[in-house]
Amino acid sequence: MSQSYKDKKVITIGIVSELTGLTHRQIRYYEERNLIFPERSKHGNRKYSFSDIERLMEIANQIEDGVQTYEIRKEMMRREKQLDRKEVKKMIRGQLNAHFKIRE
Amino acid sequence: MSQSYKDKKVITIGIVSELTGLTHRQIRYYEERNLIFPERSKHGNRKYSFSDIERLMEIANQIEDGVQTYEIRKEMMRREKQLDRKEVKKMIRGQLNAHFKIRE
DNA sequence: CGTGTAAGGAATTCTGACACG
DNA sequence: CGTGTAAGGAATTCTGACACG
Repeated sequence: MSQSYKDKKVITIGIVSELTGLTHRQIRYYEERNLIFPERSKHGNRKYSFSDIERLMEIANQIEDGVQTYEIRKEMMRREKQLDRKEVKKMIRGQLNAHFKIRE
Repeated sequence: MSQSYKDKKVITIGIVSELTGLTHRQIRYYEERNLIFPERSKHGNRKYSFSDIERLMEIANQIEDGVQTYEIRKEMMRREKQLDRKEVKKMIRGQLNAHFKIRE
């Protein structure tokens, strides 16, 4: 759970651009393609997390390899489903444990 | 070493202000008093880390308690010296270990 | 499809200073 | 001492669009 920092959306697009080497245009486009989801400030300024930055660099690599944004998105969703399944398993396991503990 | 995120200076003063509840004026003043050391972008915009934010909140608490910036700074340096001593001890220990390992 | 760019506007940040106390 | 504020300027970010391919 050191996610507190990694997932907190606090970085402006200018700094993200510096850190990733991508242009503002590219970063916004990947958002338009639903590959990344920044938060917004009151005024509407985008705010990114370190996780977002890592994801952007992965996206950039795939784009360079000729992968289309649609494919990247599909792969992303596939992976998320995998994670979901793991979460479900974890929960079930937790509930079973709780069950047996009570029984003991 | 999960410091990579915590210590990376990537947050603008506006977001720091939101996160800490301090005004820009206060944040800049604490810098003027050498309590905090943001980096700068090319244009000169301040960039803070999550560590800086935590430190700012500690500073704010002390100011509220009537502690003067000078005192806060003094305390800060005292603590740093302590850390330095620990580092020295660690290094000596490490060298001793290396020494005995070689002897073995 | 992915990215560059000029366009115009609105919010951000900066510095140095006066003010109060 | 610590903080508010008005001042003026410079860089940041935003959106929608045209362009190339």
